[in-house]
Amino acid sequence: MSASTKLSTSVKALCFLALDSNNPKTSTEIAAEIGVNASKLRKLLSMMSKTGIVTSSKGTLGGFCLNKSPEEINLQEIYCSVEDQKAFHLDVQKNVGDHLSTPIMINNYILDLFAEIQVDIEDKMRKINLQSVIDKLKNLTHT
Amino acid sequence: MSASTKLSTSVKALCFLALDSNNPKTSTEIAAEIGVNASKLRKLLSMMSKTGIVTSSKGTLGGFCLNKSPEEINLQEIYCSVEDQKAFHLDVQKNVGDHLSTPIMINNYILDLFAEIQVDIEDKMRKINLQSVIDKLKNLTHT
DNA sequence: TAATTTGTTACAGTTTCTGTAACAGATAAA
DNA sequence: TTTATCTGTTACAGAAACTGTAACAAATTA
Repeated sequence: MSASTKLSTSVKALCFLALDSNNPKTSTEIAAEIGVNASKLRKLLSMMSKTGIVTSSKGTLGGFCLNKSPEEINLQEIYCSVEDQKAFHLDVQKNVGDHLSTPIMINNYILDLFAEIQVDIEDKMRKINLQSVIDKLKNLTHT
Repeated sequence: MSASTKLSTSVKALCFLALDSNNPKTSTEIAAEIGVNASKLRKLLSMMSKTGIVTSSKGTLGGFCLNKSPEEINLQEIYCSVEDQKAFHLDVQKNVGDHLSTPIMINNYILDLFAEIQVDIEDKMRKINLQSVIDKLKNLTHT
């Protein structure tokens, strides 16, 4: 599952949870609503429960609930919860050899550049919270 | 080969070409210098010849040359030459069904967001030209 | 003609991804 | 206590993608 699909699926699930924050929703319910496999969805949700975005409870009447208000959940924390890799992959092939050799310095240069870009991306995502996504969707529906 | 490795490898090759812009360098020479497979490198260089970053000539005394001054080559055009996929992959899984259903609207929202991020990344890379990379490397070597 | 070099294709081996099933552990209702 | 339910995690086979290398046609020059 690609990073963007994970984020998209997670946002869908959280939007669904935001509709009714009192009663836990099971992975089966949510999965049916957004059209994904329940087992996969549980994996995403369990990651988000570890980072405090949702709570989970087992057994009868168990399921998942939002653990914060939608205003307090931003896309960056969703993204980082479900994606261990960085948004802009820093997997430049390492060269072996002299630390001051040109190829290695270029590697480091590119690594630094990508790290900077990574910071920019995360800043951008941090500014968007779940409530603003929900609001935007409401506007689209009513027009 | 990952996107970042492609960029890194391409920059290494171009830096090597910038050292002596008069005489064509063969893929074998460049590959030996930067430590990659010649066939793979030819693929990257042929992509960059299609977008006008380098020129290529076949036969004896053939090889690759820069087609512009290092000031005129920026990282964005290198990146886009060698990477057909976008930096921030836009592969959100499409749902089938109603265009105004919530899951599809969220997909579109995420797609828009990632497209915006893509623009930011490209802007950032566009501001960095090959000469500034070379200059930075010189400074590192002399300190 | 012979040698060289790019540009592209092919291919086998490996790794990663995908979707699903399965099940232990936890929990609550009966 | 027993039963049903639900999460969290593992397993696994099939598919897909990636990797490194070799090979070769086409172009070019000596």
